[in-house]
Amino acid sequence: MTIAEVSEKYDLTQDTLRYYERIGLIPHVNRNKSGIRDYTEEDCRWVEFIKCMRNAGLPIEALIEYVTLFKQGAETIGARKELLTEQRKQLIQRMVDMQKTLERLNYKIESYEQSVVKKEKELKRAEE
Amino acid sequence: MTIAEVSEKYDLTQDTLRYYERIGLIPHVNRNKSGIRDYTEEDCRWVEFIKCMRNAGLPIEALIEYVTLFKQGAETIGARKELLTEQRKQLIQRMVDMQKTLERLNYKIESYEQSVVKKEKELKRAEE
DNA sequence: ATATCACCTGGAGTTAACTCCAGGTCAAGT
DNA sequence: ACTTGACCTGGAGTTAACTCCAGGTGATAT
Repeated sequence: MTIAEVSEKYDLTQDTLRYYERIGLIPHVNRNKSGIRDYTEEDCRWVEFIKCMRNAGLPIEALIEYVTLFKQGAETIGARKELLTEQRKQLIQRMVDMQKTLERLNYKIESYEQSVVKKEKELKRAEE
Repeated sequence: MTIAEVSEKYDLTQDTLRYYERIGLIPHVNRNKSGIRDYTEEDCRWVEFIKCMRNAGLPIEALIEYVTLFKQGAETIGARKELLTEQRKQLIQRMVDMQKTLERLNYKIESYEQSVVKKEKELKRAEE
């Protein structure tokens, strides 16, 4: 797959894809004889995985470490599990915070609805 | 309340509190005769509200607009409601993304657990 | 009286995560 | 042969959201 296709498919710019590779956030992608990237199926799975994790707010640094561990092979399975477990913990914490904020927003929006209705009634009364 | 107390209470640095005020993220806080900030109850409620919204990832820009609208009075109630509704929509979207990622992490961690167990068994076998 | 300390202001510096750019290569169309 | 267009690299620039700093003021402890 060309970089243009991967860019399209996962909605990441070519610059971002190159950047992710540069910093080791996805493993090195092979080039063809003229030096152009040719993404394999596995490369694509990495891109998709990283995109998903980034969307949820996992920091790049943690993901780079994960990829680095992955490249080191089966010895690092324990470390990888720990890393993901820690990130999951933080993710859950963020979700809890967001849930609280969501409830608060719901309440505030409802209150505003009341105000708007009240204001409309006032206007109606004024018209009569 | 002094800035030190507010800083302590809401776990925001004094620099952050001053910064928030500077950019209009919280309304202007009154100073005493010697020029030092003296936070009222209402100031504190703003700080707490902003902290909660920021924790959930609402962008500062949107919150500044909200505060600006608030300062303009009751005319802007409709606009404020719209703003919060839009932010709520985006918040929900982020939560959905995070939920997907969480499930994926759960699955991945479970798989790693299998691997670790398998590895331990291998080691045990090797010992025998 | 003076030293200390918390606070003030305006402005510069930092960090994470991209995003853009200049200058160069290569294959394909004309 | 020449132009065009997609892609390459290494490095510089940008944005959001702080964070730090220098130089200054006023209240308090010695």
